[in-house]
Amino acid sequence: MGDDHSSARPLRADARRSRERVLQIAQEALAGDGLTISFDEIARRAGVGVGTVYRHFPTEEALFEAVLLGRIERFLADARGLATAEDPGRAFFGWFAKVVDEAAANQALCDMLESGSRTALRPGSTLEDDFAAAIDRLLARAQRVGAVRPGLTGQDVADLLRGCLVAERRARSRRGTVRMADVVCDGMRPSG
Amino acid sequence: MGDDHSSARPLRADARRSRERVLQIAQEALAGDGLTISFDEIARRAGVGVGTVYRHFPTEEALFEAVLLGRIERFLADARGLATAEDPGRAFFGWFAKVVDEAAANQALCDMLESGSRTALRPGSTLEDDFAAAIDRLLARAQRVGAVRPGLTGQDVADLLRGCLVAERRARSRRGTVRMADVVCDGMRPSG
DNA sequence: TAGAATCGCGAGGCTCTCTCCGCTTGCGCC
DNA sequence: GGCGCAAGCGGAGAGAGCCTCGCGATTCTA
Repeated sequence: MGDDHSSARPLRADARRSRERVLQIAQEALAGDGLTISFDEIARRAGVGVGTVYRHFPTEEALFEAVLLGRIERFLADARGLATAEDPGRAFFGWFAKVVDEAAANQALCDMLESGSRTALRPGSTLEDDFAAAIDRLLARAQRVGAVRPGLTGQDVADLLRGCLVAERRARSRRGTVRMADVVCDGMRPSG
Repeated sequence: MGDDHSSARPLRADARRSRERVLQIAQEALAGDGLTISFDEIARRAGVGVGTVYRHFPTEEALFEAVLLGRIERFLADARGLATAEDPGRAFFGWFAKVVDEAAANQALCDMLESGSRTALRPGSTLEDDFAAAIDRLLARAQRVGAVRPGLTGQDVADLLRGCLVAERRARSRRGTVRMADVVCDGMRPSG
């Protein structure tokens, strides 16, 4: 949704330069300040006009999604790497906890993963679907060996992950000691 | 935090009227539209000037907290009512699930309970402390009979509740069938 | 190198938050 | 009842943010 570098002709040289510059500034800014940065400010820091930012990223959401993509993709790659792991249960729960852990440390990533009107990861978005699909593979294997309760879908896990992140973030901000991922992971195990 | 009806002299009659009118409008508006309503719009609907709204509720947060208070208090009352229930484990988990369930059905309540910069329920706020304290009693009894894993605090549970709500809301928006509260509640049980 | 397509830019419209201060209203006292 | 004043009201307007529009500049293509 963000833009159209796929099938259309490649961007003109100056356009590519602008786009990358904006994206880099946005990444830095978002990692530091979370989702509070304004388009005007991004444009100013990137040394371009606001119009240029909007040309490449028509909405806040498009920009945030573009920034988010890079980070999420690492999580997806991890998931793919674990698709043939020896212990499917361990792989699944380890991945879940690791994602929560890394995401909780990144302000912008949290803001974006958490629900709310500003997030790019709405239910139904492509990114969201990819995310759920990546989870599905890990999940299916873990369920097959009885490590995860049946009935849970990739979407369910994605939602739980997000919820867990919210909890984890709050816990950290008050220096809580319980790892929320441990609690939620236990909840995903077969009951009894 | 919201205002000062406690120790100072009572509000003048017209001020009290204005305050209540604004609060009522805000309640209605928030329940319908979530947190998107503007102060200008609230003022217009309430038939007062924007200045008046700001006089009573200096910030968005103060207004939202005032609205939230009423809803939260019912949850707290429920918790108090269950403080002497026969089965502490059942009381604790039942309360948790019920709160998630009711909150998930109320747009504004969700918006406010979920994390994010606009929420009144920041860690450290009075409301947040009351909430955690109410949970503490239910929790302690449930832990004493071994229904809930030790080590978990009221704050932890409050955070988990919020996370669970995020997950539940997303699950509902895509018509998921798993009750997130069930998963999270299982996670709070003693492991093994 | 010239024409066409694309891009850059920032003024400005719109909305939203919040402030400021002159005007109005209710309250207590004579 | 009438008076004085503290308390409250209101809305213009500052400031910030989001986004659009269209002309001039730049790059690509032939």
